[in-house]
Amino acid sequence: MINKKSHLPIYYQLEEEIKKLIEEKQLQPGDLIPSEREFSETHEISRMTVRQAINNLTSEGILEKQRGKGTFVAQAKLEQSLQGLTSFSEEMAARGMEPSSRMLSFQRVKATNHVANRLEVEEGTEIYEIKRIRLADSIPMAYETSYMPVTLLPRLTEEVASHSLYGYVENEQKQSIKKATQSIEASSATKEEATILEIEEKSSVLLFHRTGYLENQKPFEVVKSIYRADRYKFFIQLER
Amino acid sequence: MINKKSHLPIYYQLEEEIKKLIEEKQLQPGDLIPSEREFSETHEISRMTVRQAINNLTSEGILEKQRGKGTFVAQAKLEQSLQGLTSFSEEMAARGMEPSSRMLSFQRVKATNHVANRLEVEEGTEIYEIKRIRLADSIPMAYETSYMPVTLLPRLTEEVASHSLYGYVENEQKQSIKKATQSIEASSATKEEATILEIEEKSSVLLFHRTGYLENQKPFEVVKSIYRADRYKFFIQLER
DNA sequence: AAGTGGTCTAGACCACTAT
DNA sequence: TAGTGGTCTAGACCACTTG
Repeated sequence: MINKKSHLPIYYQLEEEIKKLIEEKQLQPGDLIPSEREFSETHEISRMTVRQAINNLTSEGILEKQRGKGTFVAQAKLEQSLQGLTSFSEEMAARGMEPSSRMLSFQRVKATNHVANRLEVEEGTEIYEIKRIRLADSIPMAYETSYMPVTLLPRLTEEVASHSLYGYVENEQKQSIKKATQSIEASSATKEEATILEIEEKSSVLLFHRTGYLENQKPFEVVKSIYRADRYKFFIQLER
Repeated sequence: MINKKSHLPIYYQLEEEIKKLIEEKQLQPGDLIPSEREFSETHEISRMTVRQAINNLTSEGILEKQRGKGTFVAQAKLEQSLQGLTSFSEEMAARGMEPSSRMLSFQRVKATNHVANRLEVEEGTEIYEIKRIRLADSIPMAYETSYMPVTLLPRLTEEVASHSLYGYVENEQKQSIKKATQSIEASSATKEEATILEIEEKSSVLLFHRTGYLENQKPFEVVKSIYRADRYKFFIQLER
């Protein structure tokens, strides 16, 4: 299994091996994994190297150690995957619902002062404006308006936008989407929003404002989302 | 500096020493710290032990390593501290407001099924129930109800609770507060909540449910907070 | 070429858990 | 008592950065 001549560190190869065993269900959550000394002997590597692999997986929350007892496969936590920056589709799928989208409008407009500031472009710059309804199990969940600079994605079409927008951006820009800042507030639905979301006017809604950034720290999208409060809660893990 | 006979691990003593140097400004953000081999020689400890100390501080974001160059004191990031699990007082102070608190009630009650589940205790177990108004610049911002097991803090008094509750918990339990899960939803104020928060009934509010955990993964508090939507927005940094 | 962090070894003793 | 993870040592070679 371990290739000592590989340019990949041994501890890394062992990490991958253990993760594979878990993915293939040969190791299940709660299972006791082989001891450090056992790995050391069977793989003919030093115990300190085994420890480095196991410590890394522990800090990733994949394994859990118990003094005197052994090392166990941690319980898979749904919430853990929801921790970070996920798309609507990913999030709803993780909650066991079928995500879909309905495009309301797709057009090029001139950036208002507000959006221009957030996208770090000049006011009046041409940007895409995309309005969508997000559905889960065919029920309206959120009303989303996105803005993106045309210069970043000159060949974006409505067709592409209705499919995997994030994947398209990452391909076009050869950069991955790594960070976003988001504000969350409570509000009540306007008449337009209520109609679209099929709720009563003035119903409670969660209002999100997100700015997404590429690896080079340049903003690529500004999104405003309105979620139905009766069907949606936001979960977050906090640490310090 | 290092006491090899101490029951405290050497790497831990070294961590404390380095942190102290930073606190005392003998090491400033951006400064190059002594190399691993230098620490190893001056403290007469193994380089692997030095590495353990430095790696821990690196994963805490206190130090930053650069291959071939050395290890540096990281820039202090305000956002970093706000990213995670902060107390109301810390958060408001960071926003430039003066935090304060008004105790509404402090009593021992029996855990309902709902709270017992979250605190992982038996239904009917005795718990503290603490109701407070949280103010910023003397304006009501949030209405907070906390529950904590009595067994965890047998000597908790109203006096203590009105001061630094988190600090008290950390002292009593000899464990730090590391994690919390939180849900965020939109709601509208009940009559009671509206009165307390000095807003109109049915006004939009942000509703938080938080469960806080100690290092040993045991829950120590369950909190329900109602924030005025007109004065409070929640900010979060997302990464993937 | 010298210095740095990254990886790795082959031992050792300790504290803790289980039987 | 045997087995586990926690800590520690005194070396070694590597890849990388800088003078």
